[in-house]
Amino acid sequence: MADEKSAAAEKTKTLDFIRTIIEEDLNTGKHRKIHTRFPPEPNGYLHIGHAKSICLNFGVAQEYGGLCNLRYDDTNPTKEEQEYVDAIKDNVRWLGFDWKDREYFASDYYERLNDFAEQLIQKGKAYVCDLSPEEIRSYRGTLTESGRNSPYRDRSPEENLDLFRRMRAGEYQDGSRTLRAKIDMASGNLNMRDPVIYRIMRATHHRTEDTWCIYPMYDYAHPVSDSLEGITHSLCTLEFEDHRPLYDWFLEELDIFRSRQIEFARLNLSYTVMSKRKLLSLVEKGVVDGWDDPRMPAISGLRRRGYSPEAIRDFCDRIGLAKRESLVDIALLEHCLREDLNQTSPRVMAVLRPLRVKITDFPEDKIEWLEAENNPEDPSAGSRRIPFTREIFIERTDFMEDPPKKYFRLSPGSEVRLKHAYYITCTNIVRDTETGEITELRCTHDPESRGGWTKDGRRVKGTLHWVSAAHAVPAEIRLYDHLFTREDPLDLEEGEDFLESLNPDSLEVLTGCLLEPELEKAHPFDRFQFLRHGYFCADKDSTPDKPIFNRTVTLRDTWAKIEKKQS
RNA sequence: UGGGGUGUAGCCAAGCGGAAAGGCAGCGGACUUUGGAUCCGCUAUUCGGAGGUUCGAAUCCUCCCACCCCAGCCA
Repeated sequence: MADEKSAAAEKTKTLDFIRTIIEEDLNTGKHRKIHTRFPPEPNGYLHIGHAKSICLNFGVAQEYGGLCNLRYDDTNPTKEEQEYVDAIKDNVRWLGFDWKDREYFASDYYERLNDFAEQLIQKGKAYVCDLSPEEIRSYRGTLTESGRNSPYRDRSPEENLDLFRRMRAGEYQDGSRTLRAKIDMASGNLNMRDPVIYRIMRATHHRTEDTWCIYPMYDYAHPVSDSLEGITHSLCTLEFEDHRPLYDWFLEELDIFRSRQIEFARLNLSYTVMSKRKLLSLVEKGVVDGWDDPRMPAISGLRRRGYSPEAIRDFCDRIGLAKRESLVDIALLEHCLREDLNQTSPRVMAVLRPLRVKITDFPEDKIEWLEAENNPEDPSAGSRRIPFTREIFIERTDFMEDPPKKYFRLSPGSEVRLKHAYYITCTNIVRDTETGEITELRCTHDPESRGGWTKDGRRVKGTLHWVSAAHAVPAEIRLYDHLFTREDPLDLEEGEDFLESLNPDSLEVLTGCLLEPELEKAHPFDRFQFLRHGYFCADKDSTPDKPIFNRTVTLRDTWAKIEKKQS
């Protein structure tokens, strides 16, 4: 019986293709310990697509008792900045991963990379080429036509070595010469048509400053860096598949530790975009507030929105890993979020669109402190006391003068429960004499229903949240929705720009919202469930004087579904 | 006749010759002091298509189709 059960559990546990390879390598003894790396280029902020890679690389290392390095791929000084390396570090740490002292930079290897380049030259496997960028392009050929050999291809190793050293010494103009690998100009794989491995570029590097005027290319620096660090499995995205033969070529020619590159499909999420360039354009065009705008899929944006690292990690575990291009439904991310937040967020009451209610039969000056549980999912979260008074506010949408079928909130003559408090019945509607707008409700309460139930077992289906008028804390609340209206914003019609499907309602700012007094103590990034609304997070700019909350995600709302069907 | 990949439900994704896991979404229902949570059901006679091999194919072979990536001195 127990065996059957564990066998069944075993059966459901399936490995993705990368873990399958890793287990094989461990089982066959190819590697005794696995070693991975997360290799961001410090030229922008991390987003949830990077989180997939981070969780994979660090996760796999953890699972198999190996190590994962944090390595910055900083081979292009014109694009990289210290600010990004700091932000990346913070994000990875926030996600919950630790690289200990193994923080590396490709730029740490510049000297060694240079030595290896000289080795290639000496072996006759690399040469200095004097072709201009335009000429290189034209010599490269096209997708269907093979390329032509550079006229400088057959220089002697001695001449190449001398030229290369002079490149390093700064004797030549930027862009005037390159060091190229000598491979095969007729290869069907363009990456193998004598790729450039060093270029002359006078730019101040964020770490090495001005000590170099030649910089290695990614295709060369990456495999060598991996090899030097003893990376066993170098995991990257699909677009590098064509580069693998070149990756292998360098390690083979240099005869150094053979890291293995394995490619997987990058993450795409519905209703958003993921490329650094496109996200940057949203920031630059002022469509969003910055990289940490709560609508951005950037790690810092998700954090400000109220996402927990646990939810993001769970999501990364659940999306799977494969080689096919996919577009993951953002509903899965939201599901993971709700699942975590449901367990961990203290419940609290907040009225977003207030409607005044007077309990006419409740004593004028009485303040009754009622017990309220903090989290029904977690008894250890304890309880708090909330004040109940004659005048309270409820949600405007929780009252309807002429309710449709199945509406079990407040309406004239109906009885509802105020969460943690009393049953009330609406007896009167007060209107603005000019506009006819409902300005206030008059209700009576059942003193026997204190706490929210009665001994007679009477069924009261509707439960409303509320806040005491005298104690309410005013706040600004920001409601966020998907950034784009189209599932795949990049699935464009002819001549269309991806910005055309921006969701005009991705942000709604509510002011004059009223919170229960407990919330005055909230610190930036604190997370709560606002009862019946959703999960909210104190904004980074929130202060006790001016509380601001961001809606992380709504609660699932079956009433909204019913309403939709009815209309 | 350029090269490299990928095609299993609305979205992800297992499966590796013995006869379609799981998750999300959706739809029913139970329960409920959040129309939340939880629970319990239902949802691919079929695996891009057509042939073939086999007692038996999503899995092997052949051909075809569709989609993605590559012509930076970016990563």
